Amino acid sequence: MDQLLDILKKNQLSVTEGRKKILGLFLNSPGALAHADIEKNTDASFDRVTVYRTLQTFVDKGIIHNIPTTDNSILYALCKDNCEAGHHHDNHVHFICDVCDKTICMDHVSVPEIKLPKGFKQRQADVVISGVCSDCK
Amino acid sequence: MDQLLDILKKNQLSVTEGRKKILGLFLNSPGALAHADIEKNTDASFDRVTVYRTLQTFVDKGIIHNIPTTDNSILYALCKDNCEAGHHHDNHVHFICDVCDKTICMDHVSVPEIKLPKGFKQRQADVVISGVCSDCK
DNA sequence: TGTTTTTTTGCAACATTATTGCATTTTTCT
DNA sequence: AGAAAAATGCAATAATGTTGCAAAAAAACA
Repeated sequence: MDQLLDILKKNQLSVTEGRKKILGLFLNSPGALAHADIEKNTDASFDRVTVYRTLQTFVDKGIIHNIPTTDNSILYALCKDNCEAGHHHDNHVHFICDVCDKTICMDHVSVPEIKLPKGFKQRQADVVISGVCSDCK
Repeated sequence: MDQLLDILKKNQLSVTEGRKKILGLFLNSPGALAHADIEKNTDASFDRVTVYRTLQTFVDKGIIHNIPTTDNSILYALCKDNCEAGHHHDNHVHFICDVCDKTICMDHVSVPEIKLPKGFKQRQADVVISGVCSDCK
């Protein structure tokens, strides 16, 4: 309940209806959300622009991060680790189901070490696995 | 030289100016290409629609694949392995440089085995690593 | 609590990116 | 070369993302 306010206040954000509602969606969603999901689940009670700006604010503050996708959609998910403003450091494994098309953030799966050629320096690693999820198998 | 024709013919595609030019770009490019890159490098000699359709055709045939990105751009790269039409099976590691913003397809880096929770079946794995590339370090 | 300051929101307009149908052109096959 | 098939360009349309500015809401302060 107050988790919402906690997160917003910790990040020095004004508490508004829009931010509460959108952050609530993330807290109650197991997977990642696309912009369209958010618009759908807020009953169009907010302007598109507000959604865009809210998401951007959350990313800036390190509350959510975006997930690489192969289509041209942008997916967002909560940062579970202690991301700081402007500096995300989670190495995520995401799973996209070919059947139901859901994206699931696999918190319990760790990203293995990857050996890069000389001269390359890794900051962040995102792994996107496609296949069939446990619900659709 | 005839590599172009080879690829097109092997995939039962008509040989047209557009396809030759676009495929040529991929063959001569070390990294991945965005739609915008292609339009830029073809001197607007083709309609935007043609570029879209050509890229889609190449993806369908398994000549190129698209790469997950965290912004809303779509990147394409040649399939090095023997992808078949409608069935890509390359496990790619891609590197996005924070400095020069280039995307590099790391053919020599293999994707490590990732253990998924029970019930999940992996088809493809994409790894996107961001950091600083060897040119910018 | 009421007032001022700061921040956020909504609207409108605009920009960019992607898609579809159809007539014309190009390519392929014989 | 001629017929059939496929690809292209154009126009219109849709979807998606951005910006400026005035109104509204939230925060700060007395």
